[in-house]
Amino acid sequence: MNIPVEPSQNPPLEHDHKKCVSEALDTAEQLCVVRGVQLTPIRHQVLELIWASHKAVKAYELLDRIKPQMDAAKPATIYRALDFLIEQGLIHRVESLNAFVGCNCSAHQHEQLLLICNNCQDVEERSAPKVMQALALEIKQADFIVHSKAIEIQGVCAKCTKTISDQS
Amino acid sequence: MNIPVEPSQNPPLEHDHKKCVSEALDTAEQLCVVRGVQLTPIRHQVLELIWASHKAVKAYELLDRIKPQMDAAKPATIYRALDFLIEQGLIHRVESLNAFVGCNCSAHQHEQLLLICNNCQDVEERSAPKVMQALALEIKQADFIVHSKAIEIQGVCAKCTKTISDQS
DNA sequence: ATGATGAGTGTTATAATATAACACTCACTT
DNA sequence: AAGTGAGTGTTATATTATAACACTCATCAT
Repeated sequence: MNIPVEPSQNPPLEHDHKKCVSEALDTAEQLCVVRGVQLTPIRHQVLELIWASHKAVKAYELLDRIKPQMDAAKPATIYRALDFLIEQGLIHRVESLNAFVGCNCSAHQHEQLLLICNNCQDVEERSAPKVMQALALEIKQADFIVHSKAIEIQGVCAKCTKTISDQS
Repeated sequence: MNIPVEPSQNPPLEHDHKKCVSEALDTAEQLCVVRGVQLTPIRHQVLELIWASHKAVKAYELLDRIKPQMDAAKPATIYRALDFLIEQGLIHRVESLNAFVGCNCSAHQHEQLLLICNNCQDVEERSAPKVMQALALEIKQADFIVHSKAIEIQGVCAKCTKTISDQS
């Protein structure tokens, strides 16, 4: 009666990704109901495709992936869905990659730090309260009014470092 | 014998922008000599164009602006110069705008926080040591190896806030 | 019921951003 | 004098994103 072991390619090592996805989609659905906005089939599908992994996905990759199910899909189809999902805080736009990744923090404060692995492409969200605190102070000192924040760190994640060093 | 008053459009309110530019270019020249790399005429010109303001400039804007002096300029001309300038830490790429801005911190630590004004488009660099410290700690806790950082805050700068409220 | 409205989508076209690939020059080396 | 590497010229093309306009359909006021 066990869920079969996943091929377990890249997504985080020991995590139940199905749960990950279903939780994200459930939360998204609930949030949209509460907010009185529509998570239409297209938007839902795009969100699901983004959550297929923890990697940042490009808009045109999404387009390719959605085409089998939606032959009519065009760039605007994707970009509109992405705009909606970003507005609702359901995904992050990864500015330094021109790509998109699922967001776990939609319900809470949406602004997080992104750790982007250049090896496996996984993006980890971290709320990093200390950083945000220091940042808020710095911004206040500059008399600056914030609209949005992008804090993106590129490098190599812990898993990849381990994997690489294990190979030697 | 005074320097004539500048039209003073947008660039920061009370600052001597000529000095700003000449210092930046001097520093760049010196750094390139020290490092044994070539700040060729094209690269110098692009750097100068970027320093024409404190706004983030798009690659194709640079292309348009360099054409009067360099009819042969093509996208590659600009992108190559930009690549060089970024490698040398002489400019920042502003990820959230796909644009470029002069960097004052080339000689020191290059990683800074960028405050991007959506009203006047000026970009302010801040070293924000407290933020960087907290960030370093957070990254260490995540066992992440950093290659590069982008910390970009969009909003309205102090000057614009003041100007706008003065109008009321 | 009727038609006005607005959100969402379909569709075509095009704008804006960025890179690949190959040829050429020129200074410097061997 | 040939070999090398950095920088540039040039053409073509890939990638990312938006504009503009038409259509559908549910909702709502008349």
